[in-house]
Amino acid sequence: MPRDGTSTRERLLDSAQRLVLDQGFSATSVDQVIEEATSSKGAFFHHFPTKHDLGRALVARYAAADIEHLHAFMAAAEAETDDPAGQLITFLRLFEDVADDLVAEQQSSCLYVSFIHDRQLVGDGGTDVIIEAVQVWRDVLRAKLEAAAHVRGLPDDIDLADLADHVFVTFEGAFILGRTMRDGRHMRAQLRVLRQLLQAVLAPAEPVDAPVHRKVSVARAL
Amino acid sequence: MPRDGTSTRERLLDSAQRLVLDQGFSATSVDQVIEEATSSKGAFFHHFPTKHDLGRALVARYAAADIEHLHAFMAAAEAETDDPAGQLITFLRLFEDVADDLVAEQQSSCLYVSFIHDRQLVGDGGTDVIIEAVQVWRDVLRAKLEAAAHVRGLPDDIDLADLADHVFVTFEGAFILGRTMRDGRHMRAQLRVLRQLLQAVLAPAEPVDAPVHRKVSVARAL
DNA sequence: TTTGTAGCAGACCAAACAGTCTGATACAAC
DNA sequence: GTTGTATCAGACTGTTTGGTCTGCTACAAA
Repeated sequence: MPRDGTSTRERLLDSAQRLVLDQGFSATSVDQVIEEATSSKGAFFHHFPTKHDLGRALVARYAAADIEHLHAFMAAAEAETDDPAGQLITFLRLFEDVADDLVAEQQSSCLYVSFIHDRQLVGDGGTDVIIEAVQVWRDVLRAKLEAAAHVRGLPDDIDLADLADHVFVTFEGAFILGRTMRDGRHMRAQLRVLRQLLQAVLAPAEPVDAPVHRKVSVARAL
Repeated sequence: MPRDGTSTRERLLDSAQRLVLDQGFSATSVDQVIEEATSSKGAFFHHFPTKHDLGRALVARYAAADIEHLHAFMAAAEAETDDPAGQLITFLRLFEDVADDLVAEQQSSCLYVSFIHDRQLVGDGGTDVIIEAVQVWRDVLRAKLEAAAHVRGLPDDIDLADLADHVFVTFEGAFILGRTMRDGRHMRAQLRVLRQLLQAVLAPAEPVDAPVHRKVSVARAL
């Protein structure tokens, strides 16, 4: 076995990810990637037969990290309490805590979006990994929501799968809002809003017979 | 004045919009646009000095229509009832009603996203129109939320600007989800979830002292 | 009828692009 | 040491790209 090339490969992937998040996939040339990684044409096309393959490797790595992140945070939340509703809230709060870093790391972008909007990858199975990732998010959150609904009750016309999807939707939308307004704080703010809304349906306070501001701090403690 | 060229210009814009929504801006070549519009190089560069200018014209037209849509629906909602909370719910319901058409029309994509993720336009003032549009959405909805909160009360730790932004966030996130899963029904579903969550904070039902499914149909009627 | 100009057609061009090819080099097995 | 191969370097290539240029045509004002 000759010298190990995995470090070069990783460097190329890192540079590519930075550039793609910033510019988009089509707008990023392999020459750019090579320069950013201080590599060469030979190295690039040794590790990735085509630019297309680079894209697939990128999403694969990204999705794997994403799912791992999801499971790690859910496990951490489950370690905190036995109440599924409380776990959900904690789960979201954990993401709030890392929101700023997450956004800074990724230039307020999500690779999923970059690839979903680029014909160079979509349509030929290049986005299947993303579909699977979204489905994992939905399944994990839906199971938790069902458990929470069973314990606490929930408005019965709310579709739990859709509510689960709304978490993913909030993430993606917040990325876009933050990038548009060039303000990384939106991710944290939107996750907070989502948590507060969820708290409202999961642990509603006393009936509002007077237009007085209610506090959700009770619900928050749950 | 020679023959009128506005129809050619519109045809070019229409074709470009279709292609950009589908493929992305960088991935769309001017030759493709020309072919789709059955036009010519001469015509194209007569109306748009550069590809860059086409992009700016696209977002400008798109954002104008978007804002008009917003105001029209809000006006319709205001014609229904005097209650600001009710107006908000009606507003969202109106969008639910056209969600399927909206998605079909735009291939489950939003031009904003296409341009926010493409270096060919971002950073040189090309995205300012989008920023303004988002701000209009925020202002309109925030004003309505404040009025609603004044009448009905709202958890006082919920930031109303962020909650207003969450509507935009839901739209964008739902576009991405729908496009990812290639299922146009997600837009409608996510708007529904958003409405139900808003109803929960705006008009909470009786306290949940038993894990019984509550109905929000009362709140829905408001 | 002349003339000016917006509108358009398409050949053409330089640059950028993804991808190829020929070699060189490091290292592992024998 | 020889040999084999994964790893890489960089010159090169055919194609596509955004953009230019020349010229034609329709129409309106004079």
